Amino acid sequence: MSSNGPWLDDAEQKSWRSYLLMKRTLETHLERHLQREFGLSGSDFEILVNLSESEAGRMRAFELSRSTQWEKSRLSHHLTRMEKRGLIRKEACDSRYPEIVITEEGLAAIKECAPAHAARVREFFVDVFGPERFAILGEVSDEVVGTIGKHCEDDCPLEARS
Amino acid sequence: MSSNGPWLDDAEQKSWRSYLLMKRTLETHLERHLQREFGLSGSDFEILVNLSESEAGRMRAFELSRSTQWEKSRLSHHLTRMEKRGLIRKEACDSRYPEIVITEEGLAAIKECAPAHAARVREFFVDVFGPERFAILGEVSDEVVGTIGKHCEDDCPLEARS
DNA sequence: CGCGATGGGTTGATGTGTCAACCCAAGCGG
DNA sequence: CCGCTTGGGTTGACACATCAACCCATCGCG
Repeated sequence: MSSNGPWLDDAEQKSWRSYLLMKRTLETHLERHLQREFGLSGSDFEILVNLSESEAGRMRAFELSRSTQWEKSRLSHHLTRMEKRGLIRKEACDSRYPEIVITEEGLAAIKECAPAHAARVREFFVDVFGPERFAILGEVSDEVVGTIGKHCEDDCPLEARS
Repeated sequence: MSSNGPWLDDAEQKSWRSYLLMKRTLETHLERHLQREFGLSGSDFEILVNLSESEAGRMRAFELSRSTQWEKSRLSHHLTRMEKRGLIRKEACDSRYPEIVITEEGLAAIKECAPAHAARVREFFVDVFGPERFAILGEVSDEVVGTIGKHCEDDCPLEARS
């Protein structure tokens, strides 16, 4: 759009590909670390973090769906698997829908791996950026999300809004 | 807990979570667009871009593996599926290993969707950053990749190097 | 020659994500 | 009371990624 048509120029291409590579490398590294050292996937981690940060370690599925931004079917499948592994429990409460409860085992798992995970995020990402650049990244990230959100509320359904 | 030790402080947490959300939102948006408008997944796109940028639209599988950084089994599975859909062909050449050739159909697909894809990357990402911040992102991305790489060459196998 | 190592590539099992269809209780309009 | 929509949630089929095991031609070397 800016210089010539929709295409990216060479410098932009280069930065874009660097970003893609970084994203993949970081993702892979963090996932692998969690998996190898603690037997948790990134998805497990995300669920457990949300549950452990909640009031009583219990949430309704749709709350989890909102805070993780996952589709409900993905969530349902994953919770089933996690229950099978003993990380969470589905507990019938007074209403007709079950509550998702973190188990002792799940709590132990997240407490054990969270510091190591955070340390890696710091070492390989936060500290490489440095304070100012990292703050800028946060700001721009919000702008990007806003831009995409604005676009989608105009002309596409954006299923994430449930 | 906060700035001492491995944990992230509040500002860092916020930026980190903003980044995670942005990454997921952008990914989802781009993938969905490719899928809905052109019937291609991001993986299809990546393969087709590489093939179409090569000399004669043909590469050996291990070259693709190198340039995409995919594991060979993932690549093999995906090429099988793409061949079934007519986007590529495996062609026996003089040596004993087949070459991966982009088909007319595959070439048409990538030529059709690449401009629209690039336009979205520009609109929702490149232009939101703006030239300076985007250039910085590129640089830091390279640093992050370097940092992770250095760490891994010390004490872990890093299967990506094949 | 024999033979193990290496590297390119495939395969199958399994775990995970996505889509569409469905279930069902509550709310509501007639 | 009936039927309809809505929202929370599940299910099944399928696409995809990952891991480990395997196939096999070549190469190095005894």
